[in-house]
Amino acid sequence: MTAGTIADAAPTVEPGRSVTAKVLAMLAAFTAEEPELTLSQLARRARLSLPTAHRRAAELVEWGALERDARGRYRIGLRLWEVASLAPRGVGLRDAAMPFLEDLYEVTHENVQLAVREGAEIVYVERIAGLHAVPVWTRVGGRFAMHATGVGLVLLAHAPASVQQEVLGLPLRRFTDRTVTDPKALRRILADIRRLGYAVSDGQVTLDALSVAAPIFDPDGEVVAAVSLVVRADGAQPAALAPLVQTAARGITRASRVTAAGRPVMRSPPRPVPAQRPGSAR
Amino acid sequence: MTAGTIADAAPTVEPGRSVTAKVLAMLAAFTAEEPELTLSQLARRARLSLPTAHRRAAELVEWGALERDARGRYRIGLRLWEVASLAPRGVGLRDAAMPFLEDLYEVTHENVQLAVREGAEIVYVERIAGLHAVPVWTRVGGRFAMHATGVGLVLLAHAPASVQQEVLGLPLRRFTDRTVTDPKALRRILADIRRLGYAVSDGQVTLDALSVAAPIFDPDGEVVAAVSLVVRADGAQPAALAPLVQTAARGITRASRVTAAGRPVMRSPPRPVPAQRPGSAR
DNA sequence: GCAGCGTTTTCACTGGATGGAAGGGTTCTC
DNA sequence: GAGAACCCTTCCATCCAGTGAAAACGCTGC
Repeated sequence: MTAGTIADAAPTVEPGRSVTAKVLAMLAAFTAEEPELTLSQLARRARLSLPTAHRRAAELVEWGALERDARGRYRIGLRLWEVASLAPRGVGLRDAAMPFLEDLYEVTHENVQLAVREGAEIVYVERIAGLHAVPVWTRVGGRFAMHATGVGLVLLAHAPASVQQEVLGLPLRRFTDRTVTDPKALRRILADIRRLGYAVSDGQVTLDALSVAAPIFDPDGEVVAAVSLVVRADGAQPAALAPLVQTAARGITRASRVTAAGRPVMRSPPRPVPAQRPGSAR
Repeated sequence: MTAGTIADAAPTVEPGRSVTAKVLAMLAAFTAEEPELTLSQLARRARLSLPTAHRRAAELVEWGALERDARGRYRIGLRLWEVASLAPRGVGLRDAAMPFLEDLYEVTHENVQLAVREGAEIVYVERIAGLHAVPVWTRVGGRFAMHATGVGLVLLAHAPASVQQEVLGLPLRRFTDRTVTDPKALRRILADIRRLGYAVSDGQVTLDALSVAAPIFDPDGEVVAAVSLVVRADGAQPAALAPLVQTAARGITRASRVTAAGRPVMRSPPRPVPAQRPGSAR
């Protein structure tokens, strides 16, 4: 198959990729920076030929996984968002946590964040950002490194050994001159976090921000998520904030225990329509 | 599995369905009531043979669109949730609206809801439910009929004529004896909503709840979403609440105008890792 | 009018996707 | 603790859905 040299001039398409993989690659082509793409962009990013991208995109649009705007550009569709809302680690967790996050926000008017671990990074599941609170770089659905933030440190401290090795093995990115990048020092910090039950990240992402985070457990006692409060660094008293955050974390642990065990999260709403999708009609 | 009757006998598989459609059918198999499924359930609901479901599911798990829990059951994965977070009508809208929803909640401590139209139904994009507020049946990512709720009425009032005809053409479900089910009457109500700039649904879904909703516009002046405040029906003064909701709606309109036009929603976060997914490695 | 894009359709070919069957595992029931 | 009832996984020959090149089409700006 390989004509001529290695990886010769854009061999159009690598064969052997399944249709499923191609479709998923198309979805992965969208980013927060460019949430709308033309067909050509989509094809290039997913490494597909134009006709193929065109056909798959048409199917995705028909189902609702993608939408087209007035200019014909593609974007992620609401239907996909609906389905994704069923992700237990996403919205499920979020719903259980929300009242507690609200409380935390209302009491402090600072940034409140909820995150889970995905591989060797964290993903923000929810955040409440006060307009007057210290600015943070997070976005719901966004990823971040584990070694610098409060939630990241909590999740790293309770991650499987293999994940810890992976993170500590690679060079740790320095965001500010307070970022801990020495694996030895970081291991000590992680031990402290396990011992104390909360983490503090002081100026490790931006110098003006300090975050205090605490772990959320699942019914088996595994750490599945973390909450944090991000405040202005000067004058902040981590030890005073910790109980607040820990209490919220305990509350969320308790709440998600219920939702996870007892099936019905709420009375099932009256189905307005037999939920028959146009596509599934006979 | 009712053996014997019609429909059973599982005619194995209807051919001609594309791989993409099958994969999407698998995603659509998950519901809020059953967010975790065994492979067999998945195969049945998506009308696929077991081996096929098994193979597709394996690919979806590898990519992160699905996850498997300890018992081997499948559920929607966080990676899909991440991608879906890029849906402009989902999280994009939500992020722009959140501060205003927060304000609305903090002032009233009642239920705050944000919804968009999808076909002939509404989809809730965000909701803030006070623990002490009147109970409501909504769920983020959940659907509902348009003709009874505040947000539904606003979105229906500003929907294309074809959608209005579709909704008004079918029998309108009665949730309570205050639900308006007469097309004529509903048309008059929709006209009032367009004239006044807000909608009131008084006891039309549950007798104890009243909601006041207002429209959110896109830069072209189209109504793309609606906000509502749901309060206890007895003693509520819709006319007094309307300005509050309308102000929030105006604020969201203004905020989403900015995010839609000016590309950068926020300073792009420092990319912790080149965002290289395991699957895309060389 | 022309050039430069991006989109859509057509067509013959081919290899990934397919389901039946069979093997192996786990969790209930009696 | 034997049996039943599911559920999951792998194998293999068949075949049709998916494929890219090429060309037609549509739009926008100059």
